[in-house]
Amino acid sequence: MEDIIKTLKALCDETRLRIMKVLLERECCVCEVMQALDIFQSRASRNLGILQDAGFLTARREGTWIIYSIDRDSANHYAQSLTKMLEKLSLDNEILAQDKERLKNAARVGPGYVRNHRLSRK
Amino acid sequence: MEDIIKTLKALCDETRLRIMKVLLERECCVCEVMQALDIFQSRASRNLGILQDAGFLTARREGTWIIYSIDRDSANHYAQSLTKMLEKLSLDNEILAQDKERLKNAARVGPGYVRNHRLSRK
DNA sequence: AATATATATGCGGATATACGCATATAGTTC
DNA sequence: GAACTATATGCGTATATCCGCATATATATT
Repeated sequence: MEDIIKTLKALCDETRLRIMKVLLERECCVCEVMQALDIFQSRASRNLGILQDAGFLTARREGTWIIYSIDRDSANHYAQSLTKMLEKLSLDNEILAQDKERLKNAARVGPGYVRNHRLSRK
Repeated sequence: MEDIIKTLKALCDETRLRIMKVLLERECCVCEVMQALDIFQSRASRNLGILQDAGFLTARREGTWIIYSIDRDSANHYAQSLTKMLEKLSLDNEILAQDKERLKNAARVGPGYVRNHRLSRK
C-alpha cells in the first residue's frame, strides 16, 4: 500500500503535474523545466526528484545536464497507469498552456543561472 | 487542473485507500466503516466525506443510516479511472486484510457508539 | 588545478493536512 | 415533543508538505 500512496502523493501537486505535462511534450533538463514553469531551480530540482523517486521519471546525464524524461517502462505500474491518464488530460488549462508556450523557447543553459545564483549574490 | 488535483489528493491517504478497498467489497454505513477500519467515528465520517466530495462515492439515506458506496457513474472521470486502478490492487497487504476480516463482522449499529460517545462521557 | 556551471540538498518558515475530542444536527421511536 | 441514535462538524494540536535561500556536489573547461 505504501507504493501506491507514494505514487499518488507524487502526483497530487500542481507543480509536479505541470512538470509531467511538460515532460510529456519532450524530455528536459532541470533548467528547461524551470524556464517552462517559470520557477526557481531548487523547486524544479526537488520536484523532479520526487517524481523520479516515485517512478514516473528517469534521468540520464548528458554532459553538464541531467535529462529527465517520462519512464514508460517504469517498474511502478501505478505510475504507468497514471501517466497514461495524464496524457488524456486536455490542455484547456491556462497555466498548462503558458508552460507549453514557454517550453518552446526553453533551452539548456537558460536564464536559470540568473534566477537562482545571481539573485542570491544580490 | 484543480479537479485532478482534488481527486488525487482524496486518494493519496492510507485511511481513505482503506475505505475505498472496504467499499469495493460492499457498501457500508459510517459505523460499519469505523468497525472495519477500527477507527473513531469522526475520522470515518470526515474521510468518507472527502471521498464523496472528490467524486469517488455516493451516499444515500436509509432509515437512520447513511449508506456510502462507490460511485460507478461519477461525473469525475479521474475518479472512475482511479477506482478501476484500485480494484486491481492485490490484497497482499496486512492492514487491508485485517480491514476485510473485520468487515465480515461489521454491522449497522455496532460498537461505534461506544467508541465515540461513551468514551467522551467517561 | 582553478574556475565556472548545472543540479542537489540542508534549513527555516509558512501553510496544509489529519486526527481526536466535544458538540451540533438530523432523523427515528416512543 | 422528548429521548435516542447515526452522522457531521468546529476546534486545537501534531505532523507533513512546500517553498525560497543558501550552500554543497559533480561535471566541464581552460
